[in-house]
Amino acid sequence: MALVLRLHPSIIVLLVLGYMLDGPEIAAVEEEWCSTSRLSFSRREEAWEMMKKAEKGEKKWVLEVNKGAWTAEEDQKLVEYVRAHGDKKWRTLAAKAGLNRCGKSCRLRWLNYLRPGIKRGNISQDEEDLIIRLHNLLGNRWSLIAGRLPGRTDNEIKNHWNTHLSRRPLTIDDLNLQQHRKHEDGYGHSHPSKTPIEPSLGFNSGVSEEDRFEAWLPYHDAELFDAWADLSGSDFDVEHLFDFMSMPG
DNA sequence: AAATTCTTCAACCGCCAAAAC
DNA sequence: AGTTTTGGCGGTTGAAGAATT
Repeated sequence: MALVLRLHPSIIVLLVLGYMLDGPEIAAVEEEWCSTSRLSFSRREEAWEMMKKAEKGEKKWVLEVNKGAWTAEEDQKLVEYVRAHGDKKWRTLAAKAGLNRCGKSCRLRWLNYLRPGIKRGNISQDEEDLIIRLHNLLGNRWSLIAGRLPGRTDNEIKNHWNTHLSRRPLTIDDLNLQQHRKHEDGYGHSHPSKTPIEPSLGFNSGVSEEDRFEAWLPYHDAELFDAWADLSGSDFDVEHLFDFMSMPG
């Protein structure tokens, strides 16, 4: 406790308030603490009142919020709760599931590791090719890139890029050359490597996003792109385009 | 075999926008 | 209409294991 009292006052307030409350309210305090939150003025006043009461001699149990690696038991609790009640309201979900974690931590664990359909293991050559292409096109928009790789998370793709690809001097031209050689060798390759793509356009080349998309897309699905262009009018919207391209025919 | 350095990646942090109040 | 809460994103960290000295 002596150590705690040397912490920043706002953290002490949150801890004390957390001690005094029950259930969802504890979860709320944990969440605010977890996200280094900015307490509203009224909430801060409330917290100070609670702390003064605590100093007068009531209460003394200690609340600790788990951090770091998840245990198998925590995983099980989270999976069971989400299966039964859904994956919304993470703040209260954590408390109701009996998890001593902040809501953000639970959400991240579910989305990146526990939810159904997550593909684990090595990223294939095709997937890697697609990551390089999409990164060339979109930059560090990891969630958008992940949306094109079923079962892969933005975190996983970001990690893969940072550890394997970012330092590799591999350009889109290199990929085209690889594909050309494969084609000459006579062995097939599934999408997205089946078609040549445009020469490399560096992300900071000064070419607009729209120009790069228009250069890139026709090689992938010209008919769909045309249909999308007819429908979407003059507004250029990457997310809209991807949504459209993924719609069942 | 021990110490040190490097690599990987799960988890956290801070910020923002949208939704809810 | 203003404030608070929630969900989501990209950047970063640090523990653990692997590789090297």
